[in-house]
Amino acid sequence: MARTVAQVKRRGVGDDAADLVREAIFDGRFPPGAPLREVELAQQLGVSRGSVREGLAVLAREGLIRTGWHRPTTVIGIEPEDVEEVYALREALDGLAARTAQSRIGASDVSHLLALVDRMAAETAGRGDATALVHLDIAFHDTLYTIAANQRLTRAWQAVRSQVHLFQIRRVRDGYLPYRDSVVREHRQIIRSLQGADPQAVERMAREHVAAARQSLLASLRPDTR
Amino acid sequence: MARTVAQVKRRGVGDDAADLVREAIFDGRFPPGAPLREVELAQQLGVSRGSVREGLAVLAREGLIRTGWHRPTTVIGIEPEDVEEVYALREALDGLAARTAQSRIGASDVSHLLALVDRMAAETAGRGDATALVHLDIAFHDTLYTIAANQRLTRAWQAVRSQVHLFQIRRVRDGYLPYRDSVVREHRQIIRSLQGADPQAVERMAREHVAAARQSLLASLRPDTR
DNA sequence: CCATGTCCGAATGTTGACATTCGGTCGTCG
DNA sequence: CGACGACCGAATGTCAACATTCGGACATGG
Repeated sequence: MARTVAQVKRRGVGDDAADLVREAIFDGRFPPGAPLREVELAQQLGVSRGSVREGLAVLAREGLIRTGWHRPTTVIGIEPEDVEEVYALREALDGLAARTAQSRIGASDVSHLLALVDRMAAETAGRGDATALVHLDIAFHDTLYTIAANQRLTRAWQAVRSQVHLFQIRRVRDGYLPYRDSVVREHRQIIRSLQGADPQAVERMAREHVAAARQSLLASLRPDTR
Repeated sequence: MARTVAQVKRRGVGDDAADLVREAIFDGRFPPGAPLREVELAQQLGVSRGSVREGLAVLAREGLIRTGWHRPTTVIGIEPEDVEEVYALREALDGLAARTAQSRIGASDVSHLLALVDRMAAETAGRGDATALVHLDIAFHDTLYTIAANQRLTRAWQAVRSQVHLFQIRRVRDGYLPYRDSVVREHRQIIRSLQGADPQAVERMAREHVAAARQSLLASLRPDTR
């Protein structure tokens, strides 16, 4: 399972712009529904409108923004239906990823996953930054998809990944205590199933993990009747 | 289940370019691995390079072409691993779509699906154009996703839809007799399950349909050792 | 007072020119 | 003779200007 040394990935200016805008959306500087005007972003980021367009196309692929014909692109909202859609799809995706990963997983992969969970445990114990915990959570599932090694599946995951990230941040913002307690335990269970030989067991475990996250997120969204 | 009257969809020049190039790929005018040069396409289609870029971005989203940094975009190939990847993902996607559609399906939806299958039967009986049969097959599954009404799920399907289309055309080209026999029967079975009330049954039926297609496609690809 | 039609500002869609990078070829040196 | 390195053509990445379209404000007529 030898990997290439470093493999610097050559990127365009558009990708940099996408990273900056994505970060701004996660930070709440572009709240849901906010318009992302091309000329405005172009002069703020110091690049041309063409590159901004390219970057917005990336974010559109990730489902973070919505765009239309001669209409300003806007940040997506977080309605209960959106959560239902994303997590229903994620359940199917994560289930397949876990099942596929089980048949390809190696010892180094296991230690990598365990290291991530250990860092999660450290974060929850030390009352560290909540967003760090979310990053680790996402990184765990990224690794799962990498192990599964299905390019199409990985792309499908990337198409909802940023939305999941956004949802989790929102969930963490207003009361994330239950998340904190269960996240380490559930991920450890997934690793254990991954090391077993029962495909149905891993898939069920992965799906239940997603289902639990959905439930928790919907619950934290419900009292929000402002 | 009232729909809007017509809803003309405003599109850009880039989308038109994407349609033209996609058609050309399906027709075999751009064989697997062929380079799609932007300047060349631009003057052939009579539009600017920017619009061609936009169109190629659409096809890249559909997974029909591969692109890289300062590297010509090329048509994807049809290797056995590609088939495995696409159909493994499609199994998960179609399973979810069928299960979701079951809980939302209406009488008009059923008649629409039945009409499509009837047209399939007419094509198979009359020894009509094989590509027409593929179009109907794709249209059937499009309808399923429309009924499921999960936008994220639909987008995930669209990300593999064109690849499935390409595979099916290839399969149809070199001997498609088994496909012809089973396609009508399997789709009718799916409709019947859709009208039932057992979610696991529909999902299993949809998954088996995809698995059968994968098997058949791989078989028709194997003797191809040229 | 409400409905309708027209006009206008602002944003996106489109275009062609310029800058950057890639792959290969040619030449040179060990 | 083989390997290394610089050059060069061609293709993509980036940019700023022009054309088109949208939504609303305003005026007008019923």
